[in-house]
Amino acid sequence: MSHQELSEQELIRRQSLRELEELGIDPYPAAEFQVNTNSAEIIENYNAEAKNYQDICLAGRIMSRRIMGKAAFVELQDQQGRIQVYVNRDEICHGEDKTLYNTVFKKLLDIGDIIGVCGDVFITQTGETSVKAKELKLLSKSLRVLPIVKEKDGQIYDAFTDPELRYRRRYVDLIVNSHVRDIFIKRTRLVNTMRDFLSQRGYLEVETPILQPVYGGAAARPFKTHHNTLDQTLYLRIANELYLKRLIVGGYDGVFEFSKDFRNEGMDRFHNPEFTQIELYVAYKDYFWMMNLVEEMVEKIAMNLHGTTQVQVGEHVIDFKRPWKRFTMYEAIEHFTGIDISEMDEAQLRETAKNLGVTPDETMGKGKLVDEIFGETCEHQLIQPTFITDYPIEMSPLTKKHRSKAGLVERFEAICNGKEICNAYSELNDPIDQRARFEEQLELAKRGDEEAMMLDEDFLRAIEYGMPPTAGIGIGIDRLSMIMTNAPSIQEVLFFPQMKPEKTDLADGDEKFSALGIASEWIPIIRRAGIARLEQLKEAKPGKLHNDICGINKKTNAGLSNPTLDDVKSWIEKL
RNA sequence: GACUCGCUAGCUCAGUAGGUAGAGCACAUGCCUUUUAAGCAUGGGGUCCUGGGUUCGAAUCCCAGGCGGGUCACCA
Repeated sequence: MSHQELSEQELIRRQSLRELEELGIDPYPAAEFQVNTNSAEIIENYNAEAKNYQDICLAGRIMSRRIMGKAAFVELQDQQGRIQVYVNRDEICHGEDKTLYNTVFKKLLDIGDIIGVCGDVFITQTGETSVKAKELKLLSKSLRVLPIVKEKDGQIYDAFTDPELRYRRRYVDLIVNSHVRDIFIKRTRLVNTMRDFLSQRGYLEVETPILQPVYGGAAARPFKTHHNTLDQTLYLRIANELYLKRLIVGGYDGVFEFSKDFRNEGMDRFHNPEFTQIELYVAYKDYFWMMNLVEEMVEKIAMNLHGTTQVQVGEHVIDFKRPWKRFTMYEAIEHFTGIDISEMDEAQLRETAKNLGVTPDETMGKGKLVDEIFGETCEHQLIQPTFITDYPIEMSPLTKKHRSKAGLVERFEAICNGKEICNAYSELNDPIDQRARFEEQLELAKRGDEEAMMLDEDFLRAIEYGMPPTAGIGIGIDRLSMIMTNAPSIQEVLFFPQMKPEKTDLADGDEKFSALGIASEWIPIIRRAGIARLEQLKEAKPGKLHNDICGINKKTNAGLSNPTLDDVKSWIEKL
């Protein structure tokens, strides 16, 4: 990057960097800086009478500075929080030489720099627990200016809120917005709670392929890639269901995987092209058993994250306390519309759908119609966690037929805050039925359904060897994280949500301009005229460019002697 | 993909019938004290997203584009 593109403040920081080096201070020292406490620990445990926390060391980033002559206050931020550091000239400079305070600390350090501090904890006159610095060491010089977010009495000033900047520069978001750091800590705690919960029950955490020759386990469009050596098309997995079931065939009684899945579909505040699910399969169980498990597990997550089963989500308080409400899909529809559709034929369903505001198209079969009616009339009204059970068979090609109700399968979803948070079923283990269901999917694909499932011959072979009756579930980690952290969008619970690439506008180096016979002192001026790359120069009108750069020379008092118009033309002609 | 809103200093944001571009914080210089979104004084800092058009003149009006946000459609 050319220095011409740096802001004034960035130039000043680079200058400070040079001055530090001239003073013999390494702005990026290699040696370990030994820390023996942190901000939160001090604030929680310091006791003025006990005089504890003397001669402590901690490290962190400077978040604000208040300099008053020979004394100064610095807010230091470490992973745990912030603590004030009192820096007094004569406390950190023991001899006559006050350079460390007057020059290094006051002039050459900035907000954003990472420092290590050793000293004693005390309480200031205004009652704030602080560290009196006896030693101060620069650990990393920051060359970019952080957004300055200030806070007083819970009121936040100049908050760093622009979503584009926050997502593209998540590191800045994390530095400046402690509540954002907290969201991701909660997310990890959520995952760890699940992992512990399932591991303690003896289920095995496993890993299965992300690159799959045949994708399956869900209705979705995949990402496609290619393996050179095999000269073979591979897909990024859209689900890991079929591999985990193979492991159940292989004899494990319970397997689960936290899996990054990829779906080549739209993006919005509930969808990212890559997302995380946990899938769990347990042999000899059915979907009723699985409902009890998920209830218990999610209740425990709420307790671990919030200390209560009640969680504020938007304007609602959601209570995850067991037991959750249970409805069959037909019951839910009847509950919210007063209409019993359980005995209707396709024509009646179509008519009912129209009356309820669904616009059915001709391709929709009975199952799809029921699903649409449910989505339109029920789903968004289900705020408290609710199980919806017994789905139409058409929508569920991997699910066992209902033990007693024709046309339905043994499947449930848990709906919470109007959105599905998990999807589970008694797994289909009848290989003959499974083959027939795949063949129905192939028919759908022929009719143009891009989300229809592929026929996975090896998976069929596996269950032909015999798979025990099995209960399976998938839980969207991102969606559940949104609920558990009261996040309004999936981007808020992903460190690096997918975004269009940032415009880079890569500038060409000085040497490329020099090669055209342009004197080095004119290169920055040409850049300033908006020409960063040779291709831009190529398209520039010589008259205008000549005019522009002479103007800039004059305006900035650069004092250069102007090139002639012919000079400018000759640069452009060489391209 | 459709509709809609936004893009101005490092950050948060004002602004103008179209006429030299503003504030606060941050930055620089100075004063000063165990201070509290510190204070006072002075100063520097901007291709007002990009490109085209209208105009004597565009950051402002018009058109196109880029990138984001929101809503809707598909989907977890």
